[in-house]
Amino acid sequence: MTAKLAIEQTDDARASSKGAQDLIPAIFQDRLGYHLRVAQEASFQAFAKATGRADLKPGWYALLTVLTERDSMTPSELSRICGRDRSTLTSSLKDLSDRGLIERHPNPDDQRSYSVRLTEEGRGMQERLQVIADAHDRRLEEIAGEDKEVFLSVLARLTAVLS
Amino acid sequence: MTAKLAIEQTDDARASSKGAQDLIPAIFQDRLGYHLRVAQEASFQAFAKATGRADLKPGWYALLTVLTERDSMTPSELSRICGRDRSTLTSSLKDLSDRGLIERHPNPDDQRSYSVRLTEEGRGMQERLQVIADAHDRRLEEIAGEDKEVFLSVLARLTAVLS
DNA sequence: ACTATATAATTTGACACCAAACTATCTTGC
DNA sequence: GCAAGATAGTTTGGTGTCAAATTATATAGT
Repeated sequence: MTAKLAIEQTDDARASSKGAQDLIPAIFQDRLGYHLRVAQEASFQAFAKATGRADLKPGWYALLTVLTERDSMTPSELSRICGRDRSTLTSSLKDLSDRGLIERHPNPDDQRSYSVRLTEEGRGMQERLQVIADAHDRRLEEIAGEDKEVFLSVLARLTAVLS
Repeated sequence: MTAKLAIEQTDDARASSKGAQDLIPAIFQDRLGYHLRVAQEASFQAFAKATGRADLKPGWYALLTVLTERDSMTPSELSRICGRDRSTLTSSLKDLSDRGLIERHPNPDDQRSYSVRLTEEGRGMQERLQVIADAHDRRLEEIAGEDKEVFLSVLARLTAVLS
């Protein structure tokens, strides 16, 4: 089982390899941190490429998707749920707003805050992104194969402990 | 062993959780891509914090460490081995050079290129970073527990396939 | 030899992220 | 009621990453 894609790396058996990824340098062979970083980067780039082909931004997906769940929410709530700092949402929300994918409504009870809501267009866009995200995730699942559950549980533990 | 860090997540047993990480939003519950992103971010932030306390930059570690292996190499080689785009090395190398951690020597056979070499200080700095990286990775391994091998193999497969 | 192509490194522009500082508003406590 | 502190959102500055365009130099082909 486990599909054994090997990654042997006998130090000279990796001369060429085109250019994309020169496989794993021996020094980092068993470094979880290194593999985690590189795998995440590869996954992100693949997803970004897929969304880019449709002229969408990868960062929109999580935001729009969360917004489909509750009819309206504040930037702070979004930030907590998406696991991103509040400050990173500012430009994304402006972007989404400029493109008419979300609407911002002032909160009558609190002048500092406002609520964000998907527009019809936003909902449509979310659906388009969902298709891409689904395909991407299916691909990841295929690669993980039967190890998916274990893999997922380790990731969840890492997040919880290192939060 | 395995330390059973659990993180059950019975859907309603995660209401509060202070504020850092609102645990996993239900929508992304079984999304590998989401978990991968968040876990990597958490891991990176933890490492950055550790290096930051010593007034070091996390990005230096991989570079310096690779340089300890071969006495000298070009930026392009470094880039391939580290799995990072050449363009991202420019500023890092300037930084390392400014601090006297590496030396750049013109290549007599090719005026376009140069070779990079660790200085004595650079070697010392690498050792300090190695201590931090070791501790970090040990922490990750503890969290992964007995699932470490499987986890690592999935990461390696992801990188290889999505490269 | 001389042009045409390939390569090394840098620059520029884009995106994702965090953390600390700042502004405006709301809430507390006296 | 009003000053002190908390909170919402934005701004600014820093990190890490990629990709495309640029510049300089090497190599190939004719």
